[in-house]
This record gives sequence, structure tokens and C-alpha cells, in this order.
Amino acid sequence: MYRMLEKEAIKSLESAIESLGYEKPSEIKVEEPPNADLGDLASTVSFQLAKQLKKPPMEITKDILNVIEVPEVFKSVEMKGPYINFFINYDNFSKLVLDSIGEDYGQLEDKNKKIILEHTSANPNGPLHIGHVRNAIIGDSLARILRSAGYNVETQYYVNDMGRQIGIIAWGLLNFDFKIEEKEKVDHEIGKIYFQINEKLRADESLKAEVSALLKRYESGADPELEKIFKNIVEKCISGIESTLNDLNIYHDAFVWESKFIRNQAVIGILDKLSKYTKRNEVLYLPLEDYGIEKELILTRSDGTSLYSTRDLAYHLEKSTNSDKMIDILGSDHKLAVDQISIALNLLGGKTPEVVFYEFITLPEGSMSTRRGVFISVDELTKEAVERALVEIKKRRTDLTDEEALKIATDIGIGAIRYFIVKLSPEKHIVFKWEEALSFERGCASIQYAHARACKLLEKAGFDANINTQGQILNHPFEIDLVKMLSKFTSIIEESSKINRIHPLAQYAMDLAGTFNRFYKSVPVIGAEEEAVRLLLVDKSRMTIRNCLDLMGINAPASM
RNA sequence: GGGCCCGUAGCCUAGCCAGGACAGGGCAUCAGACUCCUAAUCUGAGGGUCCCGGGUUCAAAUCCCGGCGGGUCCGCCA
Repeated sequence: MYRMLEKEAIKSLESAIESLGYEKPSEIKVEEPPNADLGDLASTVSFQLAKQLKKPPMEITKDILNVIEVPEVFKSVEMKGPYINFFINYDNFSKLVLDSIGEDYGQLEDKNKKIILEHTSANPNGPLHIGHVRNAIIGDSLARILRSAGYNVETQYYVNDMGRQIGIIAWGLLNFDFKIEEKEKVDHEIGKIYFQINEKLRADESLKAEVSALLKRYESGADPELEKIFKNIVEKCISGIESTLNDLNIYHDAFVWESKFIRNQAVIGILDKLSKYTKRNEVLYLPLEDYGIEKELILTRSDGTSLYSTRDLAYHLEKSTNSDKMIDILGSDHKLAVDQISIALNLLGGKTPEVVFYEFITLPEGSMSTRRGVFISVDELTKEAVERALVEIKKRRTDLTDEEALKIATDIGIGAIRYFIVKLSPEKHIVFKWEEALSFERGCASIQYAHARACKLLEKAGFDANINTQGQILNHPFEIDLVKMLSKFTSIIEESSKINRIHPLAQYAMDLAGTFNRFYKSVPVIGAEEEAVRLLLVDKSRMTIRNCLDLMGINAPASM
């Protein structure tokens, strides 16, 4: 609804400028004035025209105001200095906004486009740690936003089952008496084994050749026993990872194993197609100087085996064929690799992936490493988050059963984690601190709290959606603020989906909750003369907050 | 050494791509608000060389150039 306002304002400005015979600027923008006294939308078009017309902006503003036709949704258009400011007619607008909000508010029209979004794709050599979780949360939230914006989104986890890491684990299981015993969560067990085998490899460098030989044997596909061993490790580890992700409300539509692209000959086919561009010394490589990249893309090792990039190329080509658009979520350390792959992909006739890069999460003492066994696992983080939330809820509610309290604490704990990640621009480096990651005041919990308040209020009032609001209007300033805030939801979704960024949603959710809480605190609902229309406003707020949280993968408990 | 990213109150951060009205939030600090729909809330206050220096512009946190500080990449790793 907010977008409609902007469009109406711009349209009226355009026709005013046209009727004055001025040359129209290439783009007319409207912005929000710094405070409500200055209206709801403002244009600086007079500044833009000043140069061309050699007239002071103030005079241009006067000219425009003389001829402008005020669109119906606005009460007036006024001159505020050289700015042209629009004032909304809230009697009409409020009704329009309330009418436009339903249970599925935020679900935009089908765009009829298929997007394959790859995220997480962590190596199956141990549990997810808090570095990986940034990828997963960004990916899952973006997928939700894109779906809401009307895209058909398939999320994929690319499973690296052929990498050196898995080779190391397999080699260790074959040569020492390590066993996957599943006494604890299996991905954690594999992570420990991986760490221990690395210790042995560090002690004796010559053992690395044995790992390479094993990888070569696996890639050849000639050893079904070995295949079983690799598959077993990877499947088990992925099952642990998947359960971690599920705890965070993250579900992938597909898991795509990279070995598939060796077994189905896709990699061979690609090497063949690229052969007119590739060169060979000890290795097969694609020179990229002509494309402004100094570093060549290596496609096969000197022993003839493929590399991650080679397989990834095949994977991207498949995604390219099966979608209108592909999006990858990747750590910014992959920037060079993506540039390289993209060029190769274009040579092969594939599309260029859109990539969301994020910076690392590090610990105060330095970076994490599965190999060195230095990391905080996502499972630890989740457990801690829920425990802390449970302490908070027990402080406030004595009427709940343990089961009810745990359920709410889970929603709050997970919400805190996801919100902590979602609210930040991905290009910001994060130094992980428990207190920052798991804050419950003015954090995600306060958004969930606003929702719970709305639910409780409606319940108490015995609200019925078919309520008659005849003759009641919203005119309290906090009601107006809330209406306006609600109306912005769809434009935030549209905007976020356009730029593949999720943090505007987080900001919006916080602003919306704040606006609702202010209204709740100062405007009585039950027993008021305007009770019906206010209840309706509360109900629409409830839907909007819930749907907004859902786009971030956060549950909205009805009671807290 | 070269490429990319980041630098905004004690701390975290939005705004930067598409330059516009006194740079928005949050945490922390201080002062207030529960006989009234849940105080995980709300109201108010203090706190800023928008890293530094040039430039472009009527107008720069935002664009350009040059520095400084931090991160990251430059593997026959993924």
C-alpha cells in the first residue's frame, strides 16, 4: 500500500512538471521527511530542476504547487522550504490499509520465475559451527523472502563428498582403529575423528600421499567397498547437520552430492567443451588473464583427479539449466573462486550466479577451525540460547508447565540466534560474543512479545474478524503511525528481494514492534469508544508481525 | 606486494549502490512510568572529528582521488 502512495505522489509531480513545460528529470524520487510535521512524503525535485531552469528552487516549488493536482489518498501538498511535501488523508488510507491485510499479508503476486538458492553446503567433516550458521540463516531467510516476493524457490545443499577432508576421514577409519560409534551426535563424533586424524597427518607429512591415492581410487569409481565407506561417513555427518539445521527452522529442498557430477560424466563433458580454452602443464587449467584475472582456474590435479572447482562448475551448469536464476550464499573468501567459475560458466553457455557474500564470524581469540578442533558448534549455541530463554521465562511465568515453558523458550532462543544474524549486513565482520548474540531485551524477544501481547488482547476481547467498525475511525497519532508502518511491509519485501538482502526486514520488524508497543502502552483498546476498529488494528498488527518474523524463520508464540 | 570488504557516540549497528531538511536504532549510563488490555514494555536525558586529508557539487556519511587501521583472497584446499 505504501508503494501506491509513492507512485501517486510521483505521478502527480510528473504531470505538474509536464504541464509547466519543464523538462522532466530522468527519475523523480520521494523520500520520507525527518518528522511528521513535515508530512508523509517529500520530493526534492525543485533542486534537480534548478540548474536547468536557472531559477531558485523555492520558485520552482511554488510553480509546481500552483498546478499540481492532489491525488485522492493525500489530504494536501505543501511547500516546506524548497521541498514539496505530501500529507496523507488518513481517514481513507487507514481503511485501505486495514482492508489490504489478511492472514497471508506479505505474499506477493506470483512472479513465475524459478530460483535455485544454494546455501550452507558446509563440508561433512564435522558439526556446523557458528561460522556456518551465518550462511544457513542468511540463505534460509532469503529463500523465505524470495518466496514471499512471488518466486518459486528451491533450496539446495551441495554436499562435498569428494574433497580431501572426507578422504582424510576415510583414510583414518581404514588405517587406525577409529570407529563411528554414535554414542553422541554423529556429526560431532566425526568432527573429533577428523581432528585426531589431522593430528597424525601433521606428525608425518608423508602420509598425505596415501590420502591422495585414496581420493583417486574413490573418484575412479572402481572400488564399491570404498564407495560405501565414503557414503557412510557423509550420510551420517549430513544427518547430524540436517538435524542442527532443523532445530533452527531450516529445511533444504534438496541435497546434491558432488560425486554425482563425476559419476554421470558431467565433469568429463565440461572438460571436453572447455578444451579449446584450456592449457596443460602438470595440471589442466583455464587461463583467465584475458578476463582480467591473474590467477588461472585449475581443473585437474597432476594425478588426473578433479578439483572442487571442476565439480562445482558442473553443479552450477546444472543449476543454470534448471532455473531462471541461481543464488549462492558464500563466505567472502570465495570471491576469487566465484569470478573464475563465472567466466568458465559463461564459456559453457551458463548463467552467472548471483552471490551473496558474507564476512566471517570469529571468536574473540581468533578464527575457528574444524581441523584444529577450535570452534563453537551450532548445537552448543542453540542449547545455550534455549537455556537462557528458559531462565527468563521462569522468572516471569509461574503458571506454565515445564513443557509449555520449554516450547516458548525454544522459540525465543532460536529467534535470538536468527535475529542476531539477520539484523546485520552480511559484509560486516562479526566477533562472536555470547551476550551480544543472545540478548533478550529490545532484541528479537521484544518483537515476539509484541505479537504475544496482540494475541492476548484479542483473546481477552473475544475478537471476531467480522466485527462491525461502522462509524469508528483511527485518529490517534500512534494509530496513524502503526497504520503507516503496517503499510510498508510489502515494499520492504519487494525491496529486499530485489537486492538479495535480508537485514532491512530485521530493522522493519523491530520498528513495527516498537510502534505497536507504543500504541499498546498509550492507547486503550478494550472498553474504548473505538474498540472495534482498534481491535481490528491489533489483529492486522498481529498478522503482520507474525508474517514478518516468519520471513526470518522465527516463530511467534501466542503467549510469553 | 596486488585484488576485494569493513571503519558511524564507551560497545553493536542502519543509512552509502540511485548525494538533499538537525546522521536513525539498540546495548550500557542517568531520571521517570505497573490500584489500568502481560514492565521481555513505555517516556525522557546525556553521549558524534560519520577513520584522516584533498576534490566534485547549490548540497557529501553517501560520489572521485590519496592515505591510515582491521579482515580476507592470491593452494594440484574447499
